[in-house]
Amino acid sequence: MSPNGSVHFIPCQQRYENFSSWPRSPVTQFAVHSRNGTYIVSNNQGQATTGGMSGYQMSSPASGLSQVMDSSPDSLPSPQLLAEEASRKRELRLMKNRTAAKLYRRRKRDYVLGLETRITSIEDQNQKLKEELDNLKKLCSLGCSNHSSTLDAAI
DNA sequence: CTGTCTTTTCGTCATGGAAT
DNA sequence: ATTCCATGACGAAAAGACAG
Repeated sequence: MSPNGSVHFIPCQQRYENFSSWPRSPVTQFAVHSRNGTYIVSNNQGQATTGGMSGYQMSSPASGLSQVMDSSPDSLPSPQLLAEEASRKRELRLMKNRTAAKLYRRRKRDYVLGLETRITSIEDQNQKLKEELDNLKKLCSLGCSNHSSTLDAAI
């Protein structure tokens, strides 16, 4: 969605080729604001516009209506039939979108959870490396002092 | 316990881009 | 051109936290 026309989106399918990198859109930013830090909301979009028909809702002479027409080839479909068809299509669309939204949210949750796990793991690894570095520094300083005393004796 | 405020969850709408 | 899908935005309801 880009009401101002300035937002560049990654194609949907491309986004799922490698879900470990979701979201790929460069303009997408999220804010964590739950107690356990797992809920996110987008903050990169403008307000949703109101009014008008969405493309999703757009009626088409080629799909549902044609089915209704097919059922009575000799006459125009009755208003009741048209209404039933529209209602059926709406229910189907709502159901599909409901499912899509659930799926999308699950993916988003999993993605954030995965990131959090990765952060924990990297922090852990970082801590271990720091400790290892400290030990090596100690070892080195010991070795260096031994080495210098040997040199002193030789001189 | 109850009222109030905050956070989370869910369904729906609007929209852009891809597919047909 | 139309349909389909993914996704951000929004509002309502549910759930949780907390002071009095």
